[in-house]
Amino acid sequence: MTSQDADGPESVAASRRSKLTPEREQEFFDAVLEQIRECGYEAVTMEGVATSTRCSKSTLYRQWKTKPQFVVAALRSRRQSRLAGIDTGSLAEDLREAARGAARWSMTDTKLLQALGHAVTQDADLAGALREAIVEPEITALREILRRGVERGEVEAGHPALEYIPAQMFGMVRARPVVDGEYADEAYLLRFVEAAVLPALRLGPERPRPPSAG
Amino acid sequence: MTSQDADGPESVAASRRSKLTPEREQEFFDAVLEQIRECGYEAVTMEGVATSTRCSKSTLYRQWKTKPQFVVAALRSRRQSRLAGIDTGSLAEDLREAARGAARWSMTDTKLLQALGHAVTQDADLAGALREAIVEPEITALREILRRGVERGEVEAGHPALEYIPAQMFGMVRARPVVDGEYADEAYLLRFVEAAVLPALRLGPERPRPPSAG
DNA sequence: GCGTATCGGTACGATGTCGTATCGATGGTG
DNA sequence: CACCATCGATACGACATCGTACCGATACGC
Repeated sequence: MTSQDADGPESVAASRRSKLTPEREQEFFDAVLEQIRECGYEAVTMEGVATSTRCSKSTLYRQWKTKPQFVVAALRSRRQSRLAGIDTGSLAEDLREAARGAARWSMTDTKLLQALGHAVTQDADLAGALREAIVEPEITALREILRRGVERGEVEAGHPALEYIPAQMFGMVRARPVVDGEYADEAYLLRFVEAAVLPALRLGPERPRPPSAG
Repeated sequence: MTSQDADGPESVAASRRSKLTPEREQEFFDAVLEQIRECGYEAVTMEGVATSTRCSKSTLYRQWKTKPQFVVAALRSRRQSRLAGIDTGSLAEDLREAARGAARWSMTDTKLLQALGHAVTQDADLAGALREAIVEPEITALREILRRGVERGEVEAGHPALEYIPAQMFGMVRARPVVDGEYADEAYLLRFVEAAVLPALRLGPERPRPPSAG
């Protein structure tokens, strides 16, 4: 666990102001995000992050001026889409795959969103960083999945349900813990796609019924 | 809204300041919930509530031992269903009415849930109170609406989409602010019901064709 | 009118965190 | 080898909140 830095000479080439390797920096980011998930944004302390990463507060404050800026940096380091790269060639299958992907990150991302949920309403930078970290990537990926489905003619462009599907997936992942007391797992989200999303699009296990009059 | 107070000689019509009347108590509860919505649970201070209600910290601490207990009491005072009493005789119309009701409380309840979202994971009493205040009443009311629809034969019992509808309504209300940056209003939720919920149940504007112009 | 209990106001100690300053140690660079 | 920036550790002041204690004032019951 204690990574003795095996820094290759190639990374030293670029002169860094800091002696911290990118890997070490990521350790700080992982630690603060984990503390946020566990304790909430307000309760996170720089001292706690320093302790858990065996560095000192000085180091954190040297690199990032304040706690909010530190957290923002940590969030930005996590920008990635959990649903990227999904492209099975079938809209229904893409949506099922998206459900699997969303389920995989359900607990982690939901905790983070929950823990930052209010702080975000008070700090615009934080809000932006959180959006870029775990909201927009998923929404964008889902929109892309839908766009391709329309492009392939699987669903009529402008189908009224299309507009709501990203928010539906997102909302179900976040709502389930509140409603049922447990995180949205793969089985739950897959059943949801089958039971609600695909039927609304007239897709899915049932043979699509060609509308007689348009 | 604190524009009811007229400093100076106020009319003694119906308000007594001597002992804590239920109305006075409700003022405290309203104040703390509003502060939670605005500032977050952690940032709420007993001092602030005391100031905004023109009482003293002593009074608050006399009635409720600690801040968490005070907040729990405030939440319990708010137990009510925003969707109670909906019974139009038609499942589709009931769901539309539920959408309207959910929209009406969308901002208020979402702010509260957002602000308490994490505190709830650390305090079981708080979690229970919040559930009873704004989660279970709505979920229960929706289930009841669905149950009656099934009872009337509008939807087949055990229809797979039924299970997800309460969480969907709940989730859409909470997800929209995060996804679109604005609260779920009536138009949004009504379109959602038409576009996603009713079609998944094979209900809605398909059977009765409204006169389409164009 | 008097006693009592609660009211509102405020001062207080305890606690915890932020962010800064200071210190010795280390490792890279000319 | 000498220099110097950064590292980790720690002490520190500033600040805010919790929850308590004490105060005078007021309203109700008798």
